[in-house]
Amino acid sequence: MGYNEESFIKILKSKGLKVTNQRKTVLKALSSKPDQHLTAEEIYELVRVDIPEIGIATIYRTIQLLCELGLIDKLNLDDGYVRYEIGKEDKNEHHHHHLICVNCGKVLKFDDDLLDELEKQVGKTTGFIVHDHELKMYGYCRDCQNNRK
Amino acid sequence: MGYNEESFIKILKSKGLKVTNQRKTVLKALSSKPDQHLTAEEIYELVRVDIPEIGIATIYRTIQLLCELGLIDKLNLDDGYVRYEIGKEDKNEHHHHHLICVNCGKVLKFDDDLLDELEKQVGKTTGFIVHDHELKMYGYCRDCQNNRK
DNA sequence: ATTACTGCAAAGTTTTTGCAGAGGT
DNA sequence: ACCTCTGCAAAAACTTTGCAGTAAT
Repeated sequence: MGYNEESFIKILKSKGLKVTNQRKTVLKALSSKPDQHLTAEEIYELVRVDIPEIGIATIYRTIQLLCELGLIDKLNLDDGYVRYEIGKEDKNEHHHHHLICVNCGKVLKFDDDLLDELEKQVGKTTGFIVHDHELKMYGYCRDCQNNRK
Repeated sequence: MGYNEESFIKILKSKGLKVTNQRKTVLKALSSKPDQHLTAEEIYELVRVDIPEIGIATIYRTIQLLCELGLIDKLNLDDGYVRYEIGKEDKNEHHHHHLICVNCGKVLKFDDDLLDELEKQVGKTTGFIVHDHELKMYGYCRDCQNNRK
């Protein structure tokens, strides 16, 4: 689980890409916060602890690369920031479900397979071949409910 | 269905907001394209047909207002643009489901109530009170499947 | 008459790009 | 040695803000 340097190096080499400290450190940073959803700026701050001279452009370029490799996922919580999270190791679980508190912004992840059936159903109706889906639920978390009382 | 000027005027007046041609025209533009998902720039172009002197700042301010009033919805298709679409007249149908072709970018809407059950289930498990949800499915539309052959 | 709204231009944010030098293969 | 990657700075793209004039109530 989390960060596997071995396999990351293998992936990079197999594509003729170079293994750099910047790339390893960015992926490590995202792996170290598996339950957070980091912005480019937050990743930048994390990586600067190890590589103070890194530029934000490298962060953006690396993020884009990691997305293309399928190692991280882009996430939009509609708060004005584009966020990123480490992907699931098991690529067969292709579901990123998020429960978002509209009051405090807390984000919980949850898994559910109910949607596989829906995917098939929608495919038949519309002619789409569905590969992936993303579900977000908005509401109030337990803490925020308590604080309102 | 779509654009109801009467009720829009009522809503604005009830909040002490002014009824301006700019606001009416922006809402009308979004209503005229109920199945499209327009960016601020696209809305700007549409509205300029009627009001050539309008500024992009007014578009942004009006979009934000219409979102707050719940008349339009923000939508993010992860293509780098924030998009907007006219809301459903019936506020009880709070589901915006989108089927996105990853090849041509076409977006289809679909309705499904399967998720109401899931909302309740998730609420019990996590303690969240869920108000709304958003589901996106990614795949290949029928046209793009044919073109690949 | 009063107060909110608009258009313009400037400024703020976030992200991308060009290029010369550094670093991995 | 080769060619990719990085850091820097500039530019691009998108959105917000301040302000003086305009329009709605």
